[in-house]
Amino acid sequence: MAVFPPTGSSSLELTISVPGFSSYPSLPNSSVRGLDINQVPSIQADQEEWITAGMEDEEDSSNGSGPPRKKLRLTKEQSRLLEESFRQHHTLNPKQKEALAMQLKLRPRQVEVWFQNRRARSKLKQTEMECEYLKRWFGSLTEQNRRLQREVEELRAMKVGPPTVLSPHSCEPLPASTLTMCPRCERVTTTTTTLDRDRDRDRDRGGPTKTNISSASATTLSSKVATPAL
DNA sequence: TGAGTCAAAGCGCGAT
DNA sequence: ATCGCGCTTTGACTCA
Repeated sequence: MAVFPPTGSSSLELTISVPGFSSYPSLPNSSVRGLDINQVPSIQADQEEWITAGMEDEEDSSNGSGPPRKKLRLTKEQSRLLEESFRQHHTLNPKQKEALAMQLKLRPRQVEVWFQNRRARSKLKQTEMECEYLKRWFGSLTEQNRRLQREVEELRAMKVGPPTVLSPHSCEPLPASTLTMCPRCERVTTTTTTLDRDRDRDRDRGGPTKTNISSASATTLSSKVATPAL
C-alpha cells in the first residue's frame, strides 16, 4: 500500500484561488474524518468481496430480484489512481475506461460512474467559487454605486447656485452640465466627469458592462478570480 | 441514536 | 446506439 498525501487524494483540485476566500474548507473525505473502512488491514480481502458482490449484483439487478447490493467503497489506492487519471483527462474513451477498470479491478461501468460523479463535483465547486466571486463583485459595485450617488448629490447641490465659469478658449460662460468638481483637488474641471472616468475604468478592467457580465463564462471568471481586481 | 454528509449508483433525457 | 449530464436514491459513515 502506497503512502498518500495527508490532504487526501480524493479532494477536488481546481486552479481557481481567491485571496481571503477559503473554499469548501471542510471538504471531508474518509481519511481525515476518522476511521476509514478502507484502512482496515484486512480490507483488501473485503474490498475484493465487495467488488465481486457488486458484479454479481449487476447480474441480479438485471432480473430485478435478489438482495440489495452492498455499496462499494473505493480503496485509497483506487481513488488515487482515479484522481491521477482525472487530472490527465476529465473524460475517458472506451479503451481508456477499459484499461483503467482492469488496472483498478473494477467494472468499466464503475469507472465511468466515478468520472461522471467527479466531473459533477468539479463543476459544483467551480460554480460555488463563481458564485462567491460574483458576490464580491456585487459588493464592490454596490459600494462604488453608493460613492457615485453621493458625488451626484454633491454636484446637484453645487448646481443650485452655479458660479459662472468662463471657457478658457472662447471666454464665454460654460453650461453647468459640463462642469464637475474634482473630489481630490477641489477644482472645477470641464474635460471628463468623474462618472465618465469611473465608466472608463470599468471598461478598462473588463468590468461590469452589460456585455461583459453576460459573457462571464467559467473560464473568464476563473481568470478573474485568480487575480481579482476588487 | 438520529440527523447530516458524502459518494456510488440508478434513471431519464438530450445531443451527437 | 452511445455518451454525458442532471437529478435522485441509497448505503456508509461521522458527530452531537
